Amino acid sequence: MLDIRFVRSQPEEIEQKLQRRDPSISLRPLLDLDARWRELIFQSEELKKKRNEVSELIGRLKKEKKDASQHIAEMKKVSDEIKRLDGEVKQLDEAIHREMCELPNIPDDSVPVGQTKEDAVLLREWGEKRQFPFQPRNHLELAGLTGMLDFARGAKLAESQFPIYVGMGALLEWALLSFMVDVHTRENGYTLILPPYLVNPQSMFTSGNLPKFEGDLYKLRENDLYLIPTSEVPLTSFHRDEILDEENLPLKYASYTACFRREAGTYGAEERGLIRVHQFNKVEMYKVTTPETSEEELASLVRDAEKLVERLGLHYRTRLLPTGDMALQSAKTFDVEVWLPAQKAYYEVSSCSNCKSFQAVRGNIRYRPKDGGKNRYVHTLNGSGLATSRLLVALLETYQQSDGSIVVPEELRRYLWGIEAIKPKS
RNA sequence: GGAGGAGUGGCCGAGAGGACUAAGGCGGCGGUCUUGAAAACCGCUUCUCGUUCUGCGAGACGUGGGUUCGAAUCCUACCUCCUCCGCCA
Repeated sequence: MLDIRFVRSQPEEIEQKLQRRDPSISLRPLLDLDARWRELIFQSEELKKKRNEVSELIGRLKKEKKDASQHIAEMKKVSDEIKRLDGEVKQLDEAIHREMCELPNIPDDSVPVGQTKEDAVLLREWGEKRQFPFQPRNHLELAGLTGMLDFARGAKLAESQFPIYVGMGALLEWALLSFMVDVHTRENGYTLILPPYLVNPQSMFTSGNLPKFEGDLYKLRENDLYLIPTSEVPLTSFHRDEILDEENLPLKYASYTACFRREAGTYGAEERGLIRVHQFNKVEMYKVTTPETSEEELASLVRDAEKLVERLGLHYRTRLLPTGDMALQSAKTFDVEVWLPAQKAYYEVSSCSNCKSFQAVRGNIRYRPKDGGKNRYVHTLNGSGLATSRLLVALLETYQQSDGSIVVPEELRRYLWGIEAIKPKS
């Protein structure tokens, strides 16, 4: 959420920047509500001042056993008027809050203006598309040969798009997760967090998922709890309503969780299998920084994601997303996209965003500056590191051999008892 | 699920209708002393909002309602935590 005082201070400039994301955005209704709100709050506070003064007088009179009934009658009227004004103020509060919830983050000036994925700007490319001397299979065929994934039973147990990892498939997934957690914690200095998978509405609000995207979330029937679509959600609320010390920033967290997405809407046949599912695994990176350092911390976050893909020997490219393609809470987002040989397309395995103070305002997350100035909002950053389910597709398709076996990348072998290749079932 | 107890500033903690100021401590900041530091001593230090901004005002004591001229304090609903019992990996 934006800071209303900031919006008030330079409305034209902010409106213009928001329109880079969505030309239909107008701040007019919000500004009108805010002007009315300030007018009423001023009136109410003037009356409260009067009430405080006279109430004190009444206390003194009573102590001296003098008559105060006229003052009490007068103050009763004042109190009623205050009640009326405050009721109206509360309604305006709620209306302003609703307007504010609809507004996305202000895009960073370095973000290209555009509404579709086509407007993304290529930042980096690594490795090459693998060429096959045979007809390559897609990951579904490969999973069938090796018995790694069971989609039919997943649909039986839950519903379609809930894959089950079996045998070597489960072990390979597990190896990927272990590898990534190791790198983040031992080499990159992230603190590992294993958070709840269920969170309350306040947590969903803080990250930006509520109120606008409730339809994307799984919600429990009996408790006021939601299943997390990403561990960005619990990590964002980890320091909610806290005041941090600048000396401790930046904070760097990594977490592993399953992620749950209703993904309402239909996708084409090319997104069958593991590419878009209701439950998938993800290791997440998360940073809490000062405003001065968030830009460079984003750059290193992207590198942390990219290096994982490199060590797995997978071809990828990294793109800077355009204004219209970013999540509500993000001011700047880089996507790391891995090459899927069978789909002949790049697919996102990591999305790294600088949310600046958008989530910090919602969650009231601040820090005490070293120099003793006023408390300020932190900046929050998140990035997948990485989404394994989709990464597994890239691994299978890239490392397949003509007989359907899968070569295990060097980095993963120590997590798989030294196995060099996964063979098809005989 | 049952029965009790408790939620107060960055942290601990007092306050139980009116002293216009939420005591006191810890921590933090500044100073005195010191070669330097520690200790000791002396100050300063909750947050949010509005504003015509060196100032003024309003609000906040888990959250929302209510009673009252006036609520941290009384009533009410809810939330969270702790202790014990029950169930359970």
